[in-house]
Amino acid sequence: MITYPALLETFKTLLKENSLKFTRQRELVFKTLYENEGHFTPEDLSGLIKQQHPGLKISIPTIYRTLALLEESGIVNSLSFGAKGKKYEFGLKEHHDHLICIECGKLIEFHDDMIEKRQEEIAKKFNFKMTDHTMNITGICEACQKKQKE
Amino acid sequence: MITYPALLETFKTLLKENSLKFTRQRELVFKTLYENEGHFTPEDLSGLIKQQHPGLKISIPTIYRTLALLEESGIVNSLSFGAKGKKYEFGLKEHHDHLICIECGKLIEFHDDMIEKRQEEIAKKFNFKMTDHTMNITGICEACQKKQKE
DNA sequence: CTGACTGCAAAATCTTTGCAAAGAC
DNA sequence: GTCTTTGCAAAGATTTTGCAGTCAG
Repeated sequence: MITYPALLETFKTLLKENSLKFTRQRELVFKTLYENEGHFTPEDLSGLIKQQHPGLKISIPTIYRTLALLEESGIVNSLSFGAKGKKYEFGLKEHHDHLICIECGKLIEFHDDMIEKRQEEIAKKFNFKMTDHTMNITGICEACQKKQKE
Repeated sequence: MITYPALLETFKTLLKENSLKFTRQRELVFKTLYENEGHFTPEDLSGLIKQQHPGLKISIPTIYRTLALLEESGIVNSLSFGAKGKKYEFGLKEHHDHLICIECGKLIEFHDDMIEKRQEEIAKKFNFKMTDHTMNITGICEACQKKQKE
């Protein structure tokens, strides 16, 4: 995994290239997504930031705006399924797909080279310039299956 | 493909099993999804129904309620991506995945047996009871790539 | 300095709910 | 008849926007 300072430089460069400014708020969102493993709604992120950086504050609109920016730049991925709203995760790590439990909302990540390859082939077949791909398997996780039996 | 009357019976049986009633509105949503190839938001469906059945009417809340019911029963699938809201499609046909153009929103369906099989293996590996799986490849379609070059 | 960014409050969406009237069985 | 469903309007929830003040470069 790339180090945080290196990633931050990437982010700064990206901003500079687009005449955008590197602000405390943008760094906060970036950093929080980097430091916290998982998938978060804008609301979640707001809570996390308040909790982990009690001194600093950041408004909900700014979180939305920053996430949109980060998503466009390919730094974060968004994921939407049954539940309301979208969830975001830090995206500059190895590509992976998701198993989503429809009972408890748990997300499990996995990676499968065969599927990755096949996706590329399919995009090529349709003359599609692939920018991203997501595979979500929804179902009931082991824990929730046990609960149902009780 | 199964005939419409047969599918309708399936739907009626499902309703009966849950002490739910077969209403004109429920049939309208069901029929409209069956007859129209594609992916629709609740709003889209409302428009389609108005257009294709000018005499009958159905309110937006009822469409939402019916879609939730149909989705739970596995009769329709929902799909959410970048754009706002969810889109629904008739689900009782061969499983397929999607290529989604992020420029124009076009959806292309495809089916790939190798990927299907692999998904089952992965679910099994994680002791996941799979209820559904979706694969979305996002990117830029052939037409939009040409537009960009102009 | 200058132009971009933020926070606030307000608006725009999208989705759900309460309830009286209508409809299915 | 009884119990569910519908439509309406209203409430909720989520996301976006306008704008004045603030901040980065």
